[in-house]
Amino acid sequence: MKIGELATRTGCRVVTIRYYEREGVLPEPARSEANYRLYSETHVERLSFIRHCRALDMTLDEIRALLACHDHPADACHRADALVDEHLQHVEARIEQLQTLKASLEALKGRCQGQRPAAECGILSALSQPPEAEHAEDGADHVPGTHPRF
Amino acid sequence: MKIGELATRTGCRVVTIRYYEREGVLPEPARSEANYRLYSETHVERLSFIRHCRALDMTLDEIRALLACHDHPADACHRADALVDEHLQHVEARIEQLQTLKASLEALKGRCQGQRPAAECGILSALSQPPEAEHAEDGADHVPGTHPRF
DNA sequence: ACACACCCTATAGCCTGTATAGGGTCAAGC
DNA sequence: GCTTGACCCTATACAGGCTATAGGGTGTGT
Repeated sequence: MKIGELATRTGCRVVTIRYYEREGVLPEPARSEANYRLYSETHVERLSFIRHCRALDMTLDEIRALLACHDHPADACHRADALVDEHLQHVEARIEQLQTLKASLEALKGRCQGQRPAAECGILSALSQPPEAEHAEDGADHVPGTHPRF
Repeated sequence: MKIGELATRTGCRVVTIRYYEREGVLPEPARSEANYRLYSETHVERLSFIRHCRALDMTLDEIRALLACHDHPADACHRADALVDEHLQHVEARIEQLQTLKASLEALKGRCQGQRPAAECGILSALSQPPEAEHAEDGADHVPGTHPRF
């Protein structure tokens, strides 16, 4: 099957499939005489695996590690279990962070009296105070911001 | 004061300060004879404002808009209020998404029996199933993934 | 013969910084 | 006067996970 069919069957964009190939998570397929990529059912499975992991917000590095387990079916699967567990901890940590942010934003919201000039706005004056280590360096976890970049 | 002092006083890296200047959120300071940046107290305040907003996970675009309110103190502050409100909604949406992810990951975790070979691992087999629109296109909101990029 | 959908490669952009290379400035100590 | 070291400067590339664009080739139907 050509790349377009793989794309519709997996719900993944054509460009994204080519990106996964460049990144080495999806193996290079055979090529037709006209240099078109030709995929097999194995590729459908593998791409489904990748998309499923991405839907769980794993990074490509985490997915690479899970695929390595998958590709050595004789080995024990501790690594897969540990990876999922670590990822779960990152998600939990991020939820907590966001709940703290949410509380701060709600407090901020309450300070605005609406109709007054900006000079008297409680939001703007509160934001001008130096921050007190709300979001300090965590460094350890891999849970990001609130805005998407794709 | 030179850039290093501004950095320690605001808890912001030197390179980040220069980045904010390039991005136009922090005004260009005066320069010494040796071409060093020389900052005033106004810059300390403005950078504190920016860092405070970033600690609340606002984008530089949102911050630019808030700074515009701040710079026109005679105008009414509806815009600032609305911005904080919109941002709050993004944070709430992201929390909900992450809670769904968390549930999926916990379900996945329960499927692993630990000591068995990867071929029989419930995690790996579950991930090989085609995903069922868990994380479908939202597009509308601006709430991102689970992994940080800085 | 032409349109049109599909395929190819290569490159740049998104965002918020961080890292690196290659250099200048300035005060203290020898 | 010379070196050392802390600080400053600019310009450029990289990170993730794609998306978009430019400029071209292929294959099928009318």
